[in-house]
Amino acid sequence: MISEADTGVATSSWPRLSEVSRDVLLEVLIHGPLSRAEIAGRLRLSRPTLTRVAKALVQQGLLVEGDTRPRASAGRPSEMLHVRGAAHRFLGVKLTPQRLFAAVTDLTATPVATAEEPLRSCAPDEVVTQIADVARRFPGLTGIGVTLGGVVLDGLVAWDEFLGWTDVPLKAAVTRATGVPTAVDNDVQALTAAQHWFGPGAGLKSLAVITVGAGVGTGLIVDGRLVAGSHGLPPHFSHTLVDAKGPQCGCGRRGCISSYLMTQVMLRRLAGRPTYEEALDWVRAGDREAGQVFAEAGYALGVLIGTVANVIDPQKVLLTGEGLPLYEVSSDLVHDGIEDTYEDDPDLIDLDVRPFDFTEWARSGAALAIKATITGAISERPHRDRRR
Amino acid sequence: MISEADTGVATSSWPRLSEVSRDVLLEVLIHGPLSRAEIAGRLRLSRPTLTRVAKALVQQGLLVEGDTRPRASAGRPSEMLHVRGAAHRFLGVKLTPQRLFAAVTDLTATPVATAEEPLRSCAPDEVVTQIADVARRFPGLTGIGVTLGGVVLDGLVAWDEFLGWTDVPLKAAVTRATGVPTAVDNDVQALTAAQHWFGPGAGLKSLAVITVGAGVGTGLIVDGRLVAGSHGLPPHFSHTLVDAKGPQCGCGRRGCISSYLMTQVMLRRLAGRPTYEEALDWVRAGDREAGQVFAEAGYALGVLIGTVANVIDPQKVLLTGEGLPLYEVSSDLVHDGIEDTYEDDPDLIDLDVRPFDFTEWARSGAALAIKATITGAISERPHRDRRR
DNA sequence: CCGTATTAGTTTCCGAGTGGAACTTAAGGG
DNA sequence: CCCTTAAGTTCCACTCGGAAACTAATACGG
Repeated sequence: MISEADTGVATSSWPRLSEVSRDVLLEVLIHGPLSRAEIAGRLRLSRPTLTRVAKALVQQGLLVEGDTRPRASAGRPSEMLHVRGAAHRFLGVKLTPQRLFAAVTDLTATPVATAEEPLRSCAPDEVVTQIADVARRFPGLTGIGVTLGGVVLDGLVAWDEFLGWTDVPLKAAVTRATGVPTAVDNDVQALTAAQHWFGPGAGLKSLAVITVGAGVGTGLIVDGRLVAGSHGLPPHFSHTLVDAKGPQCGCGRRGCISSYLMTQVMLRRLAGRPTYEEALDWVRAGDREAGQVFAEAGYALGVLIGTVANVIDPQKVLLTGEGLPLYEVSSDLVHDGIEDTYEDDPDLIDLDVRPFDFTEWARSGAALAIKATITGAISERPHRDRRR
Repeated sequence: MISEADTGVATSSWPRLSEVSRDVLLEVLIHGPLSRAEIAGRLRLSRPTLTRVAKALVQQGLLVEGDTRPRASAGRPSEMLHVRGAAHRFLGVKLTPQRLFAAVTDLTATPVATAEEPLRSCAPDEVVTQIADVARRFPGLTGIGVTLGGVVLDGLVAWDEFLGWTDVPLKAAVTRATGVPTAVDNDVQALTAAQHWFGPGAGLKSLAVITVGAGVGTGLIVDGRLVAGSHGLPPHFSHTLVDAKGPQCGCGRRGCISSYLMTQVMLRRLAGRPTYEEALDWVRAGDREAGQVFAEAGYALGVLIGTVANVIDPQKVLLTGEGLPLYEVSSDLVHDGIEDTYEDDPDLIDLDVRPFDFTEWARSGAALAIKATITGAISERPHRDRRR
């Protein structure tokens, strides 16, 4: 169901940007309105360069000059540059075996419409058709980003356990079916990148994102870049051991982080088979059994946070997902877990807890499209890569 | 004691290199002799650019033209470019509370001399003096790299448990005392970087280095860059749990990876308090008790390897250190540990086992100096950093 | 033995892009 | 009002890197 009509704007295709233009656009996207002088300082560019680049970006419709910000002391006031979000529209799609979630955003990843519908079929061809049907309802798209829970390598879905896919060239198929450049990636990876560009982790050099939902997911930003394994895998922390005598996990092991945190396993341990919401109510009402299960889950989450922090010592640990009521009811035990695991002062961990709605998953698909569009990854143009 | 006399060469200071020059030099350093055309292809530069850059680097004495390599089919043969290692000398120093290990290498990190002596004192000033004394024995040094087991941030030793240091500005002190540009870093970090530039991990995009010695150390290369935490910490994997009923670790916990692998803890568990070599002999002779301890250590090592691989899915896992006889006697259990931990096909892990001598630690100090010299980090010149 | 194909390396030239210096603009303050 | 301050712009010289065209060194086939 479409929650808001498409406001119908901007059909111009994405302009070709120089590398510096991309950097400048990105800086404003991530850090909000900035003056030319500020951008020049941050990017270590000369002011003349910024004059030139900003002029080009304004002409291309990507930036607009906003208010002038009066200075505290003397001097000419800054002219703030804003991203002209309305210039482009992006569609994000999150696929689950049951449902398809969609979000249309502008260039700043601000949603302008969301949609949700049952997945008509899990067959790749029909899914592509369904995505194309959704895309058709939003004309003038600049890019599409599709995410799913599987292993994605260069737009190829190598493997998706949930959808039952193997080697599905989804990127090519959706691009063909819609005529819109499309990017595809693992959902947790896309969410991590989205939080790093458009969320509370914006612009950080290092960031760990932990999502708690039906399962647990982890994503890492190191050196300002998303960590993607050499086989396309997102980082797996969730089968680290907490207690070998713990509950049995889907993976066959016992007592790993995942076994404490997977919703299904948690509910299975409770008599009466409640729903997640019911179980939460029990905990809040002081039910001992449910409290124990949630306490253990909280502790396991703390161990996860501590383990992640041990490994990459990030500037921030971002805790997100639909399952964050867990943190609300068990935050003490989360911190116990961190304390028992992290090898330095737990106060060094900047833990940011941001519960979110499920549509955030779809939004991060749009963010993926935006990122791919800006970096040029979506058009697969070969690029000279400098290393250091 | 100096094992080889300094051959006395090359006193020219390090030339100022353009970014492209650095890239080209690095390419030849890491991948060995290459033709201009090959380098141009790898770095996506035009051949004219390579002509220019190579000419400059030859003039600066950093590259030399070697043999021509006849082509398989038709065409003019390639003229191979080699790094002129003799052009520069670097000193690497590894500090332990008891001893100082030194190695002098050429530009290719090939040792030309090694030295080892007791540390006269742990007092920072005296250590600096001792390093300067060592450096004086090798005139014409281009750079010095000092490594130690502590937390190092920007040349400042924030904390070293073993030496008992807090906030020692070692880089500045050694630079002043010797007059030679100096870099300082954590030993495991330097070793990891050294293996990534001059070892079996040369040039890989992602690499995990695990060192087994008195303790366990881990270093990561992701996206071709060394992972350094936001507080200067190297990655800590070693307190991941293996079995909560395991031996007690120095950190106060029980059954973490480190507790199984620390030499002291292993030996403490054996009756008769043998040395490490004696214990190894017992294992080889079939002693059940010692066999059990080494088997558990091997298993823990496997868990560590699996955990690391889960997290960053590297192209290669490099196993090094003085403690690798452990792998020799317990490789089956190492692989059991991997199998029980790694969530994908264990054959995907490219495990490279390279036992090494303790002087490798000093060599990696020299490699640190080389790296710092080439990247310009050693002179702290501000540098425009491009992000993506 | 000699042209021809093939590939490596060089030279010439040009355009893109960048920053320094100087200038203009828009404020605040005596 | 004029001076100071700092943002933004214009001008210009310089650097760098690639396209095109050229030379060099080999294999191969007649």
